[in-house]
Amino acid sequence: MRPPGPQARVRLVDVAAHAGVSMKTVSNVVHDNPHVSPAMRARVERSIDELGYRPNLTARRLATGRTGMLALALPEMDQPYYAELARHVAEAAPEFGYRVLMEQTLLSADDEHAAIGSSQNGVVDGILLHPVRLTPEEIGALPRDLPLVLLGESAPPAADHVMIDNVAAARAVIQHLVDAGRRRIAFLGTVVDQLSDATAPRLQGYHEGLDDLGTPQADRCVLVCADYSVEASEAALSRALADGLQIDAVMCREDRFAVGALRALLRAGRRVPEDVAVVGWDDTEPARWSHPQLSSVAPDKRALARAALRLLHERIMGYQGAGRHVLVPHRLVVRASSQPAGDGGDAVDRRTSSRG
Amino acid sequence: MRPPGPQARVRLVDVAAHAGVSMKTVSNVVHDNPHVSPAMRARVERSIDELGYRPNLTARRLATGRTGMLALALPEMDQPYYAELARHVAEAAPEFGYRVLMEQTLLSADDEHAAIGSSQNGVVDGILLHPVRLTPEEIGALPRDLPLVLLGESAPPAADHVMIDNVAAARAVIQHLVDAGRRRIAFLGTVVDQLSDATAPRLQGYHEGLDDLGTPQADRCVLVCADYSVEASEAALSRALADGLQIDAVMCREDRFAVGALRALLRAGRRVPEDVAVVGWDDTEPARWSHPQLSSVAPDKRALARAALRLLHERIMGYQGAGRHVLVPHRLVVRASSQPAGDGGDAVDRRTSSRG
DNA sequence: GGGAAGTTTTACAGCGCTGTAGCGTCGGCC
DNA sequence: GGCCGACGCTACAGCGCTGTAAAACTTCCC
Repeated sequence: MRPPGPQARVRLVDVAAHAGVSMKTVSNVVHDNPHVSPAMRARVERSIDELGYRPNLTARRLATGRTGMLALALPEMDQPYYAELARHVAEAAPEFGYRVLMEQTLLSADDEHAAIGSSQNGVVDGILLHPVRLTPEEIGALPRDLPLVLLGESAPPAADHVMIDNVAAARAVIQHLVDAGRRRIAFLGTVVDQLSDATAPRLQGYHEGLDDLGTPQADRCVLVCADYSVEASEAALSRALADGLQIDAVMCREDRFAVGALRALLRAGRRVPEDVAVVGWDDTEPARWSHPQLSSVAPDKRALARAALRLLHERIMGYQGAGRHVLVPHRLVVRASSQPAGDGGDAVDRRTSSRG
Repeated sequence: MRPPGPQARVRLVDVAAHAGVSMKTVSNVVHDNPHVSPAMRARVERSIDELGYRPNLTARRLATGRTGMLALALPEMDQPYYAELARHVAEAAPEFGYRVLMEQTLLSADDEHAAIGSSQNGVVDGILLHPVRLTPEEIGALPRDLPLVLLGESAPPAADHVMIDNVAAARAVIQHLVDAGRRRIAFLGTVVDQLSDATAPRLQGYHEGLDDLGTPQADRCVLVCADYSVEASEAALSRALADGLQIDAVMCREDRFAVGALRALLRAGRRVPEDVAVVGWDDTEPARWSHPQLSSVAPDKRALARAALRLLHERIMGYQGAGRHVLVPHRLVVRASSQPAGDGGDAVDRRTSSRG
């Protein structure tokens, strides 16, 4: 099977002939360029309408060298956090004049590598990548021939990069839990074996927050999940509880882990939040579906998307300077899962934003 | 700010000069075309490597008229069902030789309209659209100058179209609930005011299923949600329960409504599944996070994505025939939320697939 | 040794658009 | 009145690749 030949479309030259002007004048009208008299503009516009002309974007691209497209490379587009991020990027991109090409890296270093490498050549003007496997060193070492902006925690100093202040956010979680009377707070995360993992700064904030409060090491507890699933999280906490772990709060590396924690606690007969408070991370919509509704660290995803687009746009427009590292605001959304006992009611926003 | 000029890249002609052959021969080597002697192939490949040549996709597109890209137009990419669908499309598209451009229609008829209209001109080879606002009539009346395949329930006969057999699936839900001893089954859906809404066939299946069983109209109950949110669903069922509605099962138009139903039932003091069974629709991952875990109608999303891609690919390759309407398999995944009392344990798959 | 038949390679004209250079024309100003 | 600059528009050469037609080269056979 071969594709059929391109059906005869109306071209710029056809409009020009119909209006009795040069191609360039038509082009100027299409682009609202100056130096076109109103009369001429009207005449050309009429021809455009009559002929139903629509510019061929590919040809324009070849001529200008710009594609007006961006690649958005995310690990898994069906994970709520990434899906929400994608939505914000898709919504904001048109404002910067771009369309979004989706790329899925599926938690694979090779795919992340490929997303940066210009297999893209001539397809997109720039790349938005959220790496989870490549380390900052690896990213820094890669030849980059397209503007690149990184999302998440893994970024070499030389690259543009947008994230929230994870350490501050984690400390705010600790503060909130302690304010609510919690004393034995566990951290539920992943093995911190890769610099690219967001667990590290969050765990750091956990420790710093507890340090400030003078909490002894004995009252701390870091639990490790085998992977990023609800099941792994449930298993990790269940095992710890069965082993006699005594806690009155769990702070989780992400919402999915918090969901797993809720399950483990339910199964172990602990009440949430009366016996144990639970706080998640990312404030994804499905986490609000849980019962009790989940408290969570909420990155300003809209701001994240816009900041990343702005940085990328500037690069595409020729900015050649040093890597910029932008912190976008976040807040801690307190819901039922970490409410002090007897303090029911709706969500309370404790804003703890930061800027960089 | 203006973009910098294109940095000097290696072009086909450069490789040709370096290898001392014609451009076309280089092109043939790049494309693995026949009629190139092994010696010549080796020589050209060496030049390609030495120069680091990478073809310019835009130029190729202009020359061939094909872009190798598809638009995937979905209402909201952060809704779990659409996010999961997007993931499957993104994963399968490369096998058909396409990349995926994301388009978000945000529940707006205008945006759906725009997705079909070729503002796209020259950007994509075809369009995958899941309409929720445009009616089949409206879609049928639209001028289509690009191959189009529709997902979901809203499709005119003339267009290619992929979905599951909603009526059969709904009947299977009824059968399952009745088998589990349920007698008063409510349907939780939306106002059926638009043909484009998926509620209609599901509601039809609900009635047909109950008709077969001779269930009197008095034992049926159709609840209407104001919009697609968990809150609207919770409110609708809560109100009905407060008004004295007596039911032992709820079948929901989608998982979000089922989550809302779980909340309403919990709030009203009804146990799930002991007092009331709940079944959702779409089998999205977050629904498996609920407690109790949600039974749900699971469309084979992978098959859905592949079937749609296949139809679209055939259109792009020149198929001109009548609209094809493909039914992909689905199954009912039974989990705790609709388990017969005392019948705990893991999920059981009741397969009820259909083909068309 | 001369063609026929087939294979390999080349030359070049597009694909549809934009950027640049340049040509008239007009008005303003010394 | 003549010159200059600004304006409005045109002509045309690319952008980098592919498809076609034809040339060049082999091979094979009589």
